Amino acid sequence: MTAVERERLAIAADLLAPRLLGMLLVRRIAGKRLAGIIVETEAYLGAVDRASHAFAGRRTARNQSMYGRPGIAYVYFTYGMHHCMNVVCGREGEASAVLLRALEPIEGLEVMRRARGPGRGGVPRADQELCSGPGKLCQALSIDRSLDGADLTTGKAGLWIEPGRGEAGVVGRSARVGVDYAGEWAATPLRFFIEGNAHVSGKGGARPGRKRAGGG
DNA sequence: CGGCCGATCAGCT
DNA sequence: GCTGATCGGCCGA
Repeated sequence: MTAVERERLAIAADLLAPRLLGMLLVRRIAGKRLAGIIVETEAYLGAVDRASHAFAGRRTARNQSMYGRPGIAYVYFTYGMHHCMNVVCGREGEASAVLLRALEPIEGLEVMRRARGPGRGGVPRADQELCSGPGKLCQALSIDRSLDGADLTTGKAGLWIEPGRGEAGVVGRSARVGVDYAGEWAATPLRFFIEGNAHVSGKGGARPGRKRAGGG
């Protein structure tokens, strides 16, 4: 990642979130390269944002990396079993971040499949079941708390972001997921995704034969 | 120190 | 669509 790109991470989360769409999240494990196109993100706006872990300036051992330099990762553990990854952005100390919610996997799919484990009946998982959710993509890329605070601009920890290759597609926008408790912030449209992309979360695409809302 | 709950997922109905 | 899994973090006492 170049110095210019690094500088661009110092922008507000609601500007960075759509800009990350189409870019690549890359992981190197044991010499192997795993990568996916970022197709879904959510912006979290720091102290003012009731849905943010940094709401009202909350700062604990768990979320301290949110207050670090733009361009580092904030990885947290939730629901007793899942990890989620954010890109810290804005000015240092602002505690803004962008949650990566889904990827379209393009490199290292076999490694991802192994990390995700077998699907129902031991059947290998479909491509769109690998990274179509914030917990899933962390499992597929073996991202856990050991990568909390990792510098994504140097990639030294084996995790970084690269420019995309070509058009990202039409960007859709909606309220964020799973933040119903956040008052008016719950309805604020801070979720961004690539319209029509099969790897966006919550499509039920991993369940063939299942009815789903008509897409457009 | 106890209790509650979550930026989720998968499996069943 | 609904719910159990599963446990660390956080808050209140």
